[in-house]
Amino acid sequence: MSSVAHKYITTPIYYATGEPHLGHAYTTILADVLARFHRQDGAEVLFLTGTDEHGQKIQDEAAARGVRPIELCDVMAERFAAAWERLEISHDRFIRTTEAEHVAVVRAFLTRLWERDQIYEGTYEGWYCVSDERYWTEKDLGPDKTCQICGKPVTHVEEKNYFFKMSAYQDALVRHIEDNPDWIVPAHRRNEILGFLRQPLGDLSISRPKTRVHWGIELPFDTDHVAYVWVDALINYLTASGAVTPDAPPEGQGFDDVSGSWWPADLHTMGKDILTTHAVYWPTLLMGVGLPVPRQILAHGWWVVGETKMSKSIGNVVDPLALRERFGTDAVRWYLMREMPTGGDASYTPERFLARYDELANVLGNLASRVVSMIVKYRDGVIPEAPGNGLDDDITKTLGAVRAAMAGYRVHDALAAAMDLARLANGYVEERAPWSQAKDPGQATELDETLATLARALAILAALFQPVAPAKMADLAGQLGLEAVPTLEGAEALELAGRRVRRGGPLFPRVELA
RNA sequence: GCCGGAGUAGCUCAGUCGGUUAGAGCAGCGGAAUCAUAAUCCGCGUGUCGGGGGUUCGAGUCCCUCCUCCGGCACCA
Repeated sequence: MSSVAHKYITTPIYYATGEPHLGHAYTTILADVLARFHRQDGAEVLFLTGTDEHGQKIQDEAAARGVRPIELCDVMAERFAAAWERLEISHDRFIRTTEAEHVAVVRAFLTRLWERDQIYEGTYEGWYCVSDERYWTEKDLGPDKTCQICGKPVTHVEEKNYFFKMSAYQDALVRHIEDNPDWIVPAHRRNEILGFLRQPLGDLSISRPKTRVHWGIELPFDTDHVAYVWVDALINYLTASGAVTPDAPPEGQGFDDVSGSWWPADLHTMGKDILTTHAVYWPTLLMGVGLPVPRQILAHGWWVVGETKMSKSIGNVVDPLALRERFGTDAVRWYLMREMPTGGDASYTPERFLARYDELANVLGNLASRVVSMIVKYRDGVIPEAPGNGLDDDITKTLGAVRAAMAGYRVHDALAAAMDLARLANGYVEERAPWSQAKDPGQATELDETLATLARALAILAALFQPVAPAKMADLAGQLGLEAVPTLEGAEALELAGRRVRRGGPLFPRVELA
């Protein structure tokens, strides 16, 4: 018991121009479920999220709104924080890249790279749209070389940039990926990255001239340039880990010894669109300063809403997050986690949402309702003292299946396995027929066993569903006479006999649709 | 174009190293029960396992080919 497992889990930090949307929410809920699961399984967790606040787009957006960049960032960071509160996100730290601590770590990181001769001065070549003040890559442009936004011709420009010698780490990165088959999850994403790395890897531009972008972190070795936002942004994971102490003398800053910090991260979660950044830029940058790379990287897919059909019963809700108002946050979290195979894509339809909600209400919600009700009706609301009789093997198998699925980041499978236990418990109710046992005084012992077994199963279920449905499971725990949702280990060892249950409202009430 | 993935019951999907009659949930039909949110439980599937060819005693599971859909191919935060 002395060595408590530690888990450091991150979401990307979100760019502070747009409003929080389903894409942000999915990543964040996924990371939250993983973080909560590990806490449930006894680990000490650092769960990080935050906002990415530098760069040209924010500079431009602030200018367009007539405010200072930091004012825009303050507003947007608050919006993200508020959104995560509504979605029951349990992050331990919300980082902002404009924080003094982060700025200092980025500068220390860049200084370290510079002193290790990992950076050189070069020329960035690209296509620039004067009207939109932004760069395009070759593939973004049509054959006629026009801007994708305004359609005007772009011009080929060159500007002084600093480059990180990323190409030097190509072989080391490929070797790392080959030696660690589970480093990038899911496997098909890993293959894509390996395929990508079959091409020669170029060096990475890590700066922008202040003449164009002033809203960023100045390079320590050239104050006419700021750090390219990606380099700035990725380092947030290191900042929050506490590994680097910028104020210390160079040899004591933490780059040579991360012990005592949360680094390396156990898991970076992200959408598939920014996998390359996390699986190539970030690890090579870390190699450049001599730090260990993150332990695992999980890229998930997208929600497709294009096939959404009109639904009379539920309304033409295009965004699942809007369903929160009628069905509750936990139900939306459940749907998003249960419906999308982790790492794949899924399409949202109101019909599928309703089917998943019914599963939650009928299988789990109704189980809780009938068990609590029977304890009230047959035993005056006190959970009887009796040895477990049945479901023990099922509980053991379920815990194993859930842990295995979670370890492989198959959250949908883990939730399916947990729901299967609720199905088995419903079957157990029918098999034991406690209403019959209650009519026969000679079966009092059997009835005690039935009710005690079911109460125990509910406690386990509360522990298993807590990561995805934290508020509802807290409610369920309260109905079982518990002060809080037990951990997985705690639920198994829990003494329930003598506790007074309390009938509450339905956990997942039927929603009357207009 | 190059590389990779997928195509299994009406719907969503599972099917480990190839091995006896291909599975689950939902929907549908029939029945039971009444503790419960009319929720629950039991029973019911003649599926060309995308098409074709091949290897094998035996293939959804390996090889070839064709069809369809999808993903990746760097500075997009």
